[in-house]
Amino acid sequence: MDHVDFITQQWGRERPDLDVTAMGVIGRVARLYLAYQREMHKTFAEFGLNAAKFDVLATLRRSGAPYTLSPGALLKATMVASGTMTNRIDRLEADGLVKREVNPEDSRSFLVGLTEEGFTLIDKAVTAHVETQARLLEGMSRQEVEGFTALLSKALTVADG
Amino acid sequence: MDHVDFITQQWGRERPDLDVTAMGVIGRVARLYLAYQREMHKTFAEFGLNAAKFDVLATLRRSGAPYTLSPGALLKATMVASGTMTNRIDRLEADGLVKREVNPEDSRSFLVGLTEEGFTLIDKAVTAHVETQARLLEGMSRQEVEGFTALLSKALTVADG
DNA sequence: TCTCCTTATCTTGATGTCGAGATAATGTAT
DNA sequence: ATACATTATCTCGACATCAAGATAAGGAGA
Repeated sequence: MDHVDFITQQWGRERPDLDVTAMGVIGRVARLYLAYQREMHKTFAEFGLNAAKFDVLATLRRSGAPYTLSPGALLKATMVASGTMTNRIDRLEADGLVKREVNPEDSRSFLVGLTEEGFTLIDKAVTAHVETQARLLEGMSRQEVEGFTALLSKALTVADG
Repeated sequence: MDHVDFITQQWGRERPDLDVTAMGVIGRVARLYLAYQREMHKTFAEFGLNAAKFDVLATLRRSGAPYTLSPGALLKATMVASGTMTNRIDRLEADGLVKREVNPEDSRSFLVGLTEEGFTLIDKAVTAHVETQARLLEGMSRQEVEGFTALLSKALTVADG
């Protein structure tokens, strides 16, 4: 009897006409996501980062050398609004972790690149991050992880196209 | 090859020293959560609500008659900071969906209660909400849903205590 | 009753996000 | 070339959230 069970049970009493099967699944996905977020935020904070900053730095890092992307490319990769990305770049630039560089091919645009400091930081942070993630799945067997991945993929196909 | 695969593959190329197994799982949980949120928000918006307002109204509704809870009880149920709850109650009160009532047993506190309008609205909204949720799981068999729930519960136990 | 600790809620300032509109450069068709 | 639509980014205002401190009432003990 976890918290999601408690909620669906309350609905069962108050609104017996509703089928709350899906609510049980989606509620658990939500709580799991929030639990993961909480723990991962702690790791980010150890490096002076938050999820937004980590997201941008990690996207640049895994894009490979020369570790530069346009704001538009970052927008697509991170799925945030344009004003949000402007703000994120501003803050990372103020931290000295990225810099805006001229884009020789299109002067409407520019390139956001990791500074040396940014590169060093994200490399350390991502190492710690994957360790945190591994810890969050400790206790699930290899088979369970595989089955979980398969079901998550299926659910994503249904919900996300 | 979905977007999560793309990301883990990029890391595999850039940082072959990292084990990104857990990232695949957690990344899918995150994307699934976001996909669910997107769709559910649309339903909320049809009733002039957002997730924050729905959350409070639904908590009051499923608590049963007389559909009142203290801000503190709402805090515990919704896991937000106290200032957040103050703000939510203020906005819902401005919308005429809840009202602050005196708490005869403790005058530090008061009770937040659904207005008639709030009750009517949340009853309609939650009906639509469970339909949306059911649609988000369409295409998963009963067995898959059961297996998914079991794995989500296990993952929650590991990550959330 | 007086003091002090605790509990319950609110206030304030900083941050992050979105969405719509503004600005500026590019591309295209005539 | 010139006009016009498109693309890329930024600006701005509205919100939601949190964390820390403020305010106010309850409760316990001397």
